[in-house]
Amino acid sequence: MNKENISKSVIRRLPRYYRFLTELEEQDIDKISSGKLAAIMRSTASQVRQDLNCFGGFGHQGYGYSVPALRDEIAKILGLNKRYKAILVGAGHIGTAIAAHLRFDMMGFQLVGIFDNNKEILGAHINRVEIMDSENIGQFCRDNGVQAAFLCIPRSAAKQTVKTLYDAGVTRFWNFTHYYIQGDYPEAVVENVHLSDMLMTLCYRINEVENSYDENE
Amino acid sequence: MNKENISKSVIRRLPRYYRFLTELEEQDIDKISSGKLAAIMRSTASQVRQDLNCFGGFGHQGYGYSVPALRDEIAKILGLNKRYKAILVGAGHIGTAIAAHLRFDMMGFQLVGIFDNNKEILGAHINRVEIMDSENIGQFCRDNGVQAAFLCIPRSAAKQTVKTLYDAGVTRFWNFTHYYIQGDYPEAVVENVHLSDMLMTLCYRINEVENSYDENE
DNA sequence: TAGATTGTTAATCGATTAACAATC
DNA sequence: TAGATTGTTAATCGATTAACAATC
Repeated sequence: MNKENISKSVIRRLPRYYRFLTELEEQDIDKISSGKLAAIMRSTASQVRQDLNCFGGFGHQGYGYSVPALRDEIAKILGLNKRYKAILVGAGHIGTAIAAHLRFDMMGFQLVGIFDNNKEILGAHINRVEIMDSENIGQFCRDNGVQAAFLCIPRSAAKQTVKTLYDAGVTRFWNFTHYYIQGDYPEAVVENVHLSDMLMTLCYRINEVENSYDENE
Repeated sequence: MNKENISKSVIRRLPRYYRFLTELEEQDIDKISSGKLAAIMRSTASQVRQDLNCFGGFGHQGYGYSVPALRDEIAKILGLNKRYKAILVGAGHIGTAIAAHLRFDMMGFQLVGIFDNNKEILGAHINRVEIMDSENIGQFCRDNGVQAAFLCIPRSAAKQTVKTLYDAGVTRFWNFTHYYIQGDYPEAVVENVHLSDMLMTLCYRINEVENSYDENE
């Protein structure tokens, strides 16, 4: 179904399409033109049509796109109908936040376990998912066919944890640490989230506008 | 100091340069060539030189770049030496995680307050910063000259909160909600973090490799 | 049918990579 | 000095935008 060589830029826009199409559907809007969708996406009609045509001709000439049909198509393209088994490692603040807030089942995953090495919280649950002892993480992943891990641990623990997981067949990672997984495991599928990088980018942009005020005065 | 028209791509790489240069400095490495830095950055020597030359000639021909000097320059370019006054709104899981983990003072910010409307946690502290009543948020920002806000609240509360903040002079946002701030405030400086979009992107990529296995079998 | 809007090709724009003279 | 490596210009590559024939 998915064509090859879809550019990274297109892929990064897909969740946004999905998000806005979901909102449109909730508003009972059942058709939309590339132009109107572009306005919502803060994009251009051309780009919308180019993006969607990477995956197939979902539109109807002279009419536009069916909102529910297009939303379904994008869900399929993203793989949101899948249930990849995932665990979350590290039930600190970030891990707890992630486990508590995200609707994994709406995003292609099933969270089957949470792991931490703080004995005091073992056995507790977050959204019905049990917090288990990190000691048993490899065995658990093998026994349950876990495919993905969300890493919410300190960087210092990352290398060893990923080794254990990779050996147990877990090869897809959502990585909140600064450990460079692909360096050691080129075959791994990794999505990095570097919050501190993003905050520094904000700082740059604030700085930039502050400086431009100075220049104009 | 900062030149104009630096591309978004370059800016997004700056925190990475800063991060790796910090590590190099910790290892007491005091000079590096564009080629070696590129290897660490998983980039190319050309790109490293192009990127750095957006801001000035920091290198020495025949020698390379001084690690501490370059790190300092990038810190200045990013504005990490600034102390923009910021508040965090929403002391739920994500807000608490952000407040507890990030070294704001290393990233150009000073966290001067945390706000929540859960009366039970008012007066508590996270990293010495007090949790205060959201009721008083506008007054606090005006009194303290707050410039930036980190929004860790539900989307439903975002529009009203941003209005209150903007009226109180807070115009820079780190936005964890899906509320589109720039739609209502085009002048605002906004850095969005859409965790669910990132997770969907991971799902797409997992899907992609799974499908490619199928094709090859 | 006429108007609207797609799918798709061509043109433009921007970012990355390559090349090389300048110079430490 | 010779070797190394930058700064910078030119070439390539990829992504976005524009244009328009196809068609509902």
